[in-house]
Amino acid sequence: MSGKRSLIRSGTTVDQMVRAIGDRIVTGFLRPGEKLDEGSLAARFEVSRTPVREALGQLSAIGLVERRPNRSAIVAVVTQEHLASMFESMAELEAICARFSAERMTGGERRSLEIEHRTSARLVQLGAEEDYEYFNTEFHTRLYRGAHNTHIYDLTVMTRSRLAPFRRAQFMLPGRLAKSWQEHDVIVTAIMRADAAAAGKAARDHVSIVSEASSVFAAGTARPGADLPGSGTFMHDH
Amino acid sequence: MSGKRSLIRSGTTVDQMVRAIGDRIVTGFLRPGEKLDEGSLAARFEVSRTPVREALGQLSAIGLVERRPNRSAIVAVVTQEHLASMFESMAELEAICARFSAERMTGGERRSLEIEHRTSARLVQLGAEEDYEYFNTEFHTRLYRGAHNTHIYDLTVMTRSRLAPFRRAQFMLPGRLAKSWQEHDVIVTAIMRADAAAAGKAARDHVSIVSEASSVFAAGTARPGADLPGSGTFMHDH
DNA sequence: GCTGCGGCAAGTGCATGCACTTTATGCCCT
DNA sequence: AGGGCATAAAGTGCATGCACTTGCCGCAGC
Repeated sequence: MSGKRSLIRSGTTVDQMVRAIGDRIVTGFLRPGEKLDEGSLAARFEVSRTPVREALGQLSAIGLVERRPNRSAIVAVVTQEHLASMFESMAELEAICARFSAERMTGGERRSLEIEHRTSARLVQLGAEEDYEYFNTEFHTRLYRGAHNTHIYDLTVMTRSRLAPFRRAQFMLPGRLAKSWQEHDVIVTAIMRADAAAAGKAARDHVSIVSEASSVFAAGTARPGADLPGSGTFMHDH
Repeated sequence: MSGKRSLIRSGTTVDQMVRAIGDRIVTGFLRPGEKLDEGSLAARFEVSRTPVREALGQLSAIGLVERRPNRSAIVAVVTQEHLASMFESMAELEAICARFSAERMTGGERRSLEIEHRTSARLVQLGAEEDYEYFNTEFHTRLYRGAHNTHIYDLTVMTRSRLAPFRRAQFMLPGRLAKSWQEHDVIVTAIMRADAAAAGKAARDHVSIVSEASSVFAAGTARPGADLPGSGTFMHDH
């Protein structure tokens, strides 16, 4: 193939492949069960099969794709049961983060959490789903960071990314936006009071509700949303 | 060291490499910071560099090794802070498992948990550290399974394997064996009563104590235990 | 028409080769 | 003797090649 190195920023080719494919999975552009042919992907991204192979291996190590010997890799297909277990785990993880955040956030962290939260109130009034989604992600990330525990952070972000495809449409449901904000409000209030137990419970309830909202459209074998632009920042950095 | 090909069962060459190298890391045979030279490993296991490379990539994806472009991979070095965060996470994860177990274990699961637990009392009297260690692992695994949540199970097992090198010597401390058993006893009792809150608290406390016991010998930059035979079953199956 | 089977195309698994980057070595100069 | 600087050695990153496995398609047999 031609000698020139393609494209823009950052890292080794393998890393780029991991991000590229991982993003397409978590954004739902690649759908569960879809075959990931090494040759096609290699051609698609204009690299050889080797980095694609390594990327698929890494994605399989973190559970985003499934691989069986001598068979094409496929996007991980999550059963209804496994999906439920991930949502439940997410609720517990968020509860932990909220509890720790209530206990450990610095003054600055508390302040900016509250400010961001209040700012996002506007978006609810405007019904700006797209923008609210962004603030929502930001909000939760603040909770994860506020726990001041890097390992919990990693577990939580990882679990969130695996759930991402199944949450995409959650704000479509009418009134969900305002409800989400109010649930956030309970969490924020508890954190400002440094009431760990209340914060934990509020966070757990919040996720549980999201979970129910999502599972509505995740039928039989879970199938996530549509084809959004692949902008997701699928892996953490911290 | 030296020695032939691991040769034991199953899977592609890459899988074997992942297990071989992963085991050596979690058992502390390979020590944090140690260089993992692709060529040497390939020679050591009598394969080409390609599967070794893929294995290192996967191990880096799950955090057991660190990799920087154009530099040798090294066994992940955990800072004291990160180690603490993992122990804390472990405590929380075990608490969740214990809570869920108290609520969800089947009659059979409860029975065998209790029986195993009682059986292990003998080992305490005998001071059989090796054997108790085995039962201890078994005991905790039962808790993880009893939660009936595959994702939590995965997170917990994964976290445990990352902590494994740092727990190895915990039962060396005098009296630790009996104390461990009694802590287990509190957990079991709570589970038998289906008292979720009590079970969670007991499990959390149990891990916290182990954590303190371990951090004793994990000085400055954390350095794990010695060179035990590589018998660890580092990755789950479920 | 359906099932079983042989052969071919497609695709994976691993080894090897080579360019490029980093690290180690030696030499000169001060 | 000690600090650069060129050069060699070692090691990574990716592409390519080839053996082997799996899946597909058509055809014979029932």
